[in-house]
Amino acid sequence: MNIASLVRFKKRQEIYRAGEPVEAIYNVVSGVVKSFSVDPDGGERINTFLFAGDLLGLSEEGRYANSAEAITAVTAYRLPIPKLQRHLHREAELGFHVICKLCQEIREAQRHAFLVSRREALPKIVMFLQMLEQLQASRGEPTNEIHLPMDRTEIGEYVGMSLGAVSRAFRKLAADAVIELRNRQHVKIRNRAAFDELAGMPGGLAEGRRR
Amino acid sequence: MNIASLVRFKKRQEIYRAGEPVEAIYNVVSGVVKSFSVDPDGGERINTFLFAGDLLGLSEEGRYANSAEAITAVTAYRLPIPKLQRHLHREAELGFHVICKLCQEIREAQRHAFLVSRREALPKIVMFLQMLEQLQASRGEPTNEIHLPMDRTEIGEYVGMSLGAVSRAFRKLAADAVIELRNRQHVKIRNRAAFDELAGMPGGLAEGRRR
DNA sequence: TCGCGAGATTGATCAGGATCAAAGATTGTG
DNA sequence: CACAATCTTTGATCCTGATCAATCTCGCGA
Repeated sequence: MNIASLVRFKKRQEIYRAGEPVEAIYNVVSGVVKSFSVDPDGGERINTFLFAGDLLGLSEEGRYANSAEAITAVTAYRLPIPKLQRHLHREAELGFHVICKLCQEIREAQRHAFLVSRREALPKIVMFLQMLEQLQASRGEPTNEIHLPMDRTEIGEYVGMSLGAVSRAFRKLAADAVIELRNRQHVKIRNRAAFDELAGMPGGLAEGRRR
Repeated sequence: MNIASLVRFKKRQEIYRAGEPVEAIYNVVSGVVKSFSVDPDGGERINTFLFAGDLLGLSEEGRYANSAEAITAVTAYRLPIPKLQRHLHREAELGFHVICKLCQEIREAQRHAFLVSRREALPKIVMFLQMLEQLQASRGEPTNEIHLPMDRTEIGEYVGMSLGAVSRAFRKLAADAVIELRNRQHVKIRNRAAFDELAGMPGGLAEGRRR
């Protein structure tokens, strides 16, 4: 990524908008980005949160499929498409690397689809927290506390619940001493067994079990 | 894809199982495949249906992330990983092609996540039918009738509804003359306007609309 | 053609969120 | 330091699908 330029985005700054022609892709260096779509009625659906090391902006259509906005202050490498293509032709390694990243993204999207398909609030939130925890771990950050850079509304837009339900779920988990809400952005797991248990499938969508 | 071998799978035959080491990837030539995960309780969640032209089996981990099973009789090109790698190094074009396919898959997975996040049954089913219709069109098949190669249970496992709700939704759509159920596998759209309208967001998840 | 069996339909009940509205915290600012 | 703007929490009601179980039906093989 030597020919990429380092760019900065302020908190809440738009990075690109769905439908615009793809001029460059970004490789997040620090901060958090959300990638989302806007429904006809104005509601947002967050497709993914992107952290350090994640790629964003790739599209086969020549136009961005989603919009992207910085949730925190963000620094990223900006890599214009023509340069990317030139490099793809020169170094097969790069192509391989991109393919790996994309496979990860697919897995991530599938996990997200599962998360969102859950009907009950607690499993959803717990699974969401597990996801954040794993990402944190994979970035080598401390794991004793989970950091939530996004607000409750955005969590709702990601997990597919109303703002109210998100709040209630967090409070319930705290009330049951499964987690501790140190403040809006920091959660600690108090009872790991109960926590992991909740991520299982006590109730939920399970009728279909034939064949 | 000249060095790939053509393989056949019978209806309901397993193609690979999650966790197995990745030996080869497949490029579907004909038929339909489902890619799914099995929950601890035995329930299946279908991540995607694969049709002619789709790639399956790519994984960055060296192990299949999902299981795959033929829904109909299937023919596919089987491409062992070592050969794939050799070719990736020789032809940058191939890498580019794979990247495009993966981007499509990501988009598909995101659409799926959205579909699954819908609470109401009718929008879900309508969106599912739209998806099938588009795929059919993109394969150049006739579009006047939508073909459902999978059974109701599998539709439920894909859209995230119970078998019963899937059935009810189809019957309701038929009762309202939005669609016609020619038989279990063939649906015709009777009222396109109402159909597309239903895919919109009349109710559903929308509370979060601030900032 | 008849009967079998997987797949599909349907009904009644129940649980869990969405919604809407109103008040309570927090954070940052002047 | 107090205020303002956000962000969050909480309550009451309604709506929708999950569940479970019983029945129906179409397609297929004998």
